Amino acid sequence: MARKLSNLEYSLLALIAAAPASGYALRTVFQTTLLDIYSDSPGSVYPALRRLARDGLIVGRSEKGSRRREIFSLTSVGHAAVHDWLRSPIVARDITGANHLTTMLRLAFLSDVAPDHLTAFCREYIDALHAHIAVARRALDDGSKLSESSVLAIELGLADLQARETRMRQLVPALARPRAPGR
Amino acid sequence: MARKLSNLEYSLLALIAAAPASGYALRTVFQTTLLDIYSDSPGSVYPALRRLARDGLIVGRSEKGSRRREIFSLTSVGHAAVHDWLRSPIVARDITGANHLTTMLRLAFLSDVAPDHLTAFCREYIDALHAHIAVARRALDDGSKLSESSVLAIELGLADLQARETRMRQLVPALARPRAPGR
DNA sequence: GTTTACATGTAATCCGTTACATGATTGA
DNA sequence: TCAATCATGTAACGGATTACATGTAAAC
Repeated sequence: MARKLSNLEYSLLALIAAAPASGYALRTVFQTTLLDIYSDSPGSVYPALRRLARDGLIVGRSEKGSRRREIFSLTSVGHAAVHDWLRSPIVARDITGANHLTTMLRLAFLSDVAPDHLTAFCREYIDALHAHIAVARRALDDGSKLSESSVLAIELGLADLQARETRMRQLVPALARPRAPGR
Repeated sequence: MARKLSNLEYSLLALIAAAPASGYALRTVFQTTLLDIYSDSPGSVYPALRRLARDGLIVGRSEKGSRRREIFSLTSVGHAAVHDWLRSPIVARDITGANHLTTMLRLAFLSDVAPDHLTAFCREYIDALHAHIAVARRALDDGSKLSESSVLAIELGLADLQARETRMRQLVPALARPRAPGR
């Protein structure tokens, strides 16, 4: 039974699934791309890689090249873990906060690993969006006690959620349908 | 010199600034409101409150009522910390990921504690949005190697950022100006 | 030949989560 | 009286950050 992996570990697995890489190369991804949520420091990446190797999800092969370097690739167990992760159902909490970026990472790698699941993913995502939109609307509706700026904060969140749904429907033909009239 | 506080601690400070409260009451806020990012478990809230009390930011008074209960309120040092936090400049990383919700919390409490700073906050926020929008656009532009779903992920992020700017300009009259034509 | 980039590692610390634990009070 | 809610606490664990540490290869 596999232990639950951290977001960082799943991110590493997904990146390695796309292409085997060294710890250093993975760190530079966290430095230079939109995945800059995680620290690029060695203290986060290398221990995470060691854990994944310890649990048999990846294997490192020391490269006999100009430089000492260890290239990690997925084992079959690791492949299964990535696959399960990418196809796991989207729940409400995957939409906001720290989990949102992880969900976007899942989406980013979906067409590489499980392209057939894209439509299902998007449907679940939109359902989760609707759940959050309902919560935010409710917060606004009985919000006589809300300050001006907290209304603004909730409105920004709503605009964000609605924009994501609209754009997703635009870009995924299978989902296109007229939107309900805005608030 | 004050140590750097965690997002949870700042959240607690801001909530206490709005109204003195017990640990239990603060936990229910994390259970029942949009602030459900944090665990409602006692193991997170009570130690955080103890740290804040230890550092002189809050004081707890044991209430002699029907139930044993400790009500926390801000000290002058705590007030200053909240004030500084709410007015601290918004940097790029405050826009995305785990920090975004903290930034929205700052916004939510802004009109209670430092209403004069609202316009400046929104201006800085929009600047940070623009920085991120530029990064996302760049990622799309030299994105010949991007998969279909990763393009979708970046597009969703873009839609999100743009929607927040639009809504903020709508709701904050001082910021209203015509938007640049969309992509 | 000296700086910059590549490449990995570890130790200390902090903090959030989970789980366990206790007890009082209110309501049925 | 028995369950649910109120109210706080602690102990164990894992993991992310920071800082420190080391060494090689390429570039200038």
